[in-house]
Amino acid sequence: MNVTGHTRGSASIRDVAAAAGVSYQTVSRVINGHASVKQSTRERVLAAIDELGFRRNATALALARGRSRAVTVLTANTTHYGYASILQGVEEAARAAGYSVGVGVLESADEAAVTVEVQRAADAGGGLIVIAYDPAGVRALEAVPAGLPVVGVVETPASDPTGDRPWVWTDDRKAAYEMTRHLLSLGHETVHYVAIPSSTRRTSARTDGWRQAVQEAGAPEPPPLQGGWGPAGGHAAGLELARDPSVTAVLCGNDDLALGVLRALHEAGRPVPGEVSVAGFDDAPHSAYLTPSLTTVRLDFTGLGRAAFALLHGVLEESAPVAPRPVSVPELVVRESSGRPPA
Amino acid sequence: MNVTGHTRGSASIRDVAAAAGVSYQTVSRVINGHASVKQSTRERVLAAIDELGFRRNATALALARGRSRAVTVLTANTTHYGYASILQGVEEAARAAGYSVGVGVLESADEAAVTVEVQRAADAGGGLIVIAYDPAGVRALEAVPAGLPVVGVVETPASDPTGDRPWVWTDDRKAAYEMTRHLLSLGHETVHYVAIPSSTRRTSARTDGWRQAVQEAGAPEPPPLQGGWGPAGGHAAGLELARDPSVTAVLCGNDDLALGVLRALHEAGRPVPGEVSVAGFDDAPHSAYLTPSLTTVRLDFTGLGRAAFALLHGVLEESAPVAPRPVSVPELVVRESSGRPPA
DNA sequence: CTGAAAGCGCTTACAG
DNA sequence: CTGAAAGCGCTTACAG
Repeated sequence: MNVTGHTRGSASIRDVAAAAGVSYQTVSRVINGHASVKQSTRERVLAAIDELGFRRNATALALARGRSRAVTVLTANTTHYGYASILQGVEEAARAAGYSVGVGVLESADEAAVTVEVQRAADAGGGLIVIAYDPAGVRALEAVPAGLPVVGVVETPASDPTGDRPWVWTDDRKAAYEMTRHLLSLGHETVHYVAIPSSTRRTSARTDGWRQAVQEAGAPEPPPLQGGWGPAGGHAAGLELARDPSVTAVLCGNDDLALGVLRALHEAGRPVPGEVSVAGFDDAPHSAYLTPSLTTVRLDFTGLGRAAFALLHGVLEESAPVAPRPVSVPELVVRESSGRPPA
Repeated sequence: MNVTGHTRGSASIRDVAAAAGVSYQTVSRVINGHASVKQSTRERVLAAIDELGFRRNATALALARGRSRAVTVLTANTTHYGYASILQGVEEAARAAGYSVGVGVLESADEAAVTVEVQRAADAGGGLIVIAYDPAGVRALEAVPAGLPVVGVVETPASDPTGDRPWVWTDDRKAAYEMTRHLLSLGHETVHYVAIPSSTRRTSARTDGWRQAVQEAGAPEPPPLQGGWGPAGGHAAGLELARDPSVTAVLCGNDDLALGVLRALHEAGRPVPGEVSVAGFDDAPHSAYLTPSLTTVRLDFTGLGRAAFALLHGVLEESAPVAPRPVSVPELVVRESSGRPPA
């Protein structure tokens, strides 16, 4: 269109207006689907839009409207399977709703660092979704200034969230409870637990569920081992458990931990499930292919991400339907790594 | 500040100006660090900014400046370890540079769908980083309109990229070559290959490297098996390979594939590395903890992400230093899954 | 049904 | 060193 031949900045609504022989306000009406536009002029405008390859400038839209169709997800890490899947789910739902999605990584749980990240995310202008499975995330959720639309992806909460700050979660407590009961039902005297870090001062939902099942069964309650998030921590915990001949069943806070425990048990010459049963949490993609394949709990992380977005969407636009309380139900997946205790 | 007591939309530069008793243009000068502001008025403005908790509106900034400090990464999937790590690396570097990062997931490799996604990403207003390891990504890279700043994260290219469309990559071809040579040096007659999908019509860089090493050694060159991306495909390929007693060494296009192969070999009663050696690619976090632990190639994906951002940053701001050709060198990690062939 | 005005919160020349 | 003007590309009342 211009002399140099390249479309710098592409066409604006004024260009379209000129091409269609109308005012740019009318162009605005057309792209916003206002009913009050004569059919013939609408068609002329649409033709001009098409011809010029006009795309409405999102930045100008956001400035004029005072809000942007954007959501940014705050997370401690994008490479952990669960976190990555939640992000994937948010993106799917956001894309379908015409929202853009940003990511902010919480590299440290340090108060000041978290605050800075939350501010940056707030500057993006849209809503926030914070993954609050770890201290950094929990702190971020707390640091979100009042009035900013936010939904938290959290561990099973002790009480229902208050209305203006919705949360989504999967019922981890119930899942841990069920898995522990399953292991107990196999004949194990008790079940040991290797924990992921608690997101708060309180013990985690998974730990709670495990403890409840053990107590209800009147089984001895061994102190949970702290395993961190990755296989290295699971390996260290597994080495410790392997030294105790009374250990016959181990529930782990996630599949990575379970992998480390499996490896430690192997190194210690303790066959799984012959001598020790091991169960994980998450059903990561590789867990079905381990040897032995891992008994675990399947969590619908992408569904969780979609639910988080749906909820936020509802807050952001009154017109959008607010999702019902979005608690998805985890599913037990029994594989080779668990079985009856040794005779 | 206002009657209802809540800070709706927070303070603008006009509010700050009023509080400091200057014009809002002067506030603009202060926040942009212009030298020509009297020390005393600068201090008054700064004090007002602090007091009102002013944060410059990023949307308005972007509109006024005509460009935004934003980068969006286009990727086929956020849950694959490599992809997630690249995203993580981009985010790290972007955050350090004060850029926001968006993600767009390419759910389909369909031409039209890809084009829509690229458009959406372009609408965000900043630069683009596209992960072009798969057909969807490759197509997205091609669909980026001229003039839009973009860098591609690609497989080892056959030729150097042209100047205005920089690429980053790790030297996969060399890595596959080295790993194959390593396996051959152990005494294997040849090395079989289970491939990840090629990103283009051509064969992948990893396949090329493997083939070159096999040919140079004068070893028989078995046809590569197609494994897809995940363990399921590796499992299927592994089952096939297990039936051939002459197979003693298998190189896999990634660690997930290797995991599936390992599992298949186990099911077929073929001990690793006793009868068959297996090697992967990527060094995913779980690979060191498998039993047997996996021999693989370590790739610096987050470094790749950081390099991609650095390059884009250089394109976006002439002031920013342009990174040197960012080819990182993969590293062989020899673990338990590889060894000498059976006697 | 459609145009002219004002404004979103900033920046960038232009004056002085 | 600092203020008044114009503009980034859109939307939202207000007129007619």
